[in-house]
Amino acid sequence: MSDNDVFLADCPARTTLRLIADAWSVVVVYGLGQGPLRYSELAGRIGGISNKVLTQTLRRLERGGLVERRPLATAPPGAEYRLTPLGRSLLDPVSVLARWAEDHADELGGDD
Amino acid sequence: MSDNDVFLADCPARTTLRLIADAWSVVVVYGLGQGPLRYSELAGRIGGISNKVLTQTLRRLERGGLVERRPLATAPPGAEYRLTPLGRSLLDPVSVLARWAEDHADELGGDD
DNA sequence: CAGTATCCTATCGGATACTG
DNA sequence: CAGTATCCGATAGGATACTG
Repeated sequence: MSDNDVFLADCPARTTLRLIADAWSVVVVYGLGQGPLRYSELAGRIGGISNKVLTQTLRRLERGGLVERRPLATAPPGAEYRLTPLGRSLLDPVSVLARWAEDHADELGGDD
Repeated sequence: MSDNDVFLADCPARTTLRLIADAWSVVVVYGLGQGPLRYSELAGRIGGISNKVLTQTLRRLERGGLVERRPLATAPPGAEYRLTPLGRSLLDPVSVLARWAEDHADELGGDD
């Protein structure tokens, strides 16, 4: 009864988990895993995400300190997103999850 | 551009991820990680989850093939939940995530 | 004990259109 | 290009009460 008290009650770990407990956060973090990307590059790489949701997700991750936004002084103007060190620390868990997801994608019933 | 095509577009991995992309699935799976539990034991261990949501989450995981429900022929009647082999395979990613969540809980801004 | 039933709110997520 | 604005529908999630 000692190594399983991580997600008990309202422990901080639960709050932390909630930051990424949605359909897109993990994907976005994973998408930024190889390095900084511009908004449109990120959108293109992810595919199937709406402007609204991508922006929303980025803002949430920004507030959480996982992602950093950098305006680019280019013409036309642009913006770049990158993982913070904290964000990069999430890359490991996310990769493990990604591997699991791809390895077992065929085994589960989505809409039985 | 080759090892990062896991979460691209509508790949199966994304569908898989969606099964557990909510606030409670991970917690429930984690909660069942040490072995089968009765409904009330599970609820007690998790804490702070409503009946409705716990049931909902268990049913979703059941449909996904991650959790198995076993009615108990006891008096008073009960039910037991356990991870399937597939569910147990999720335990690894989930544990990694749990460790990350507890390790970095203090570093992120929840409501800045 | 193990749920189900209701109700209600908040957030998620998609589509479309518009702007600095 | 990189968003914002708006509208809308679908879930998620919480509280409370009730049942086999």
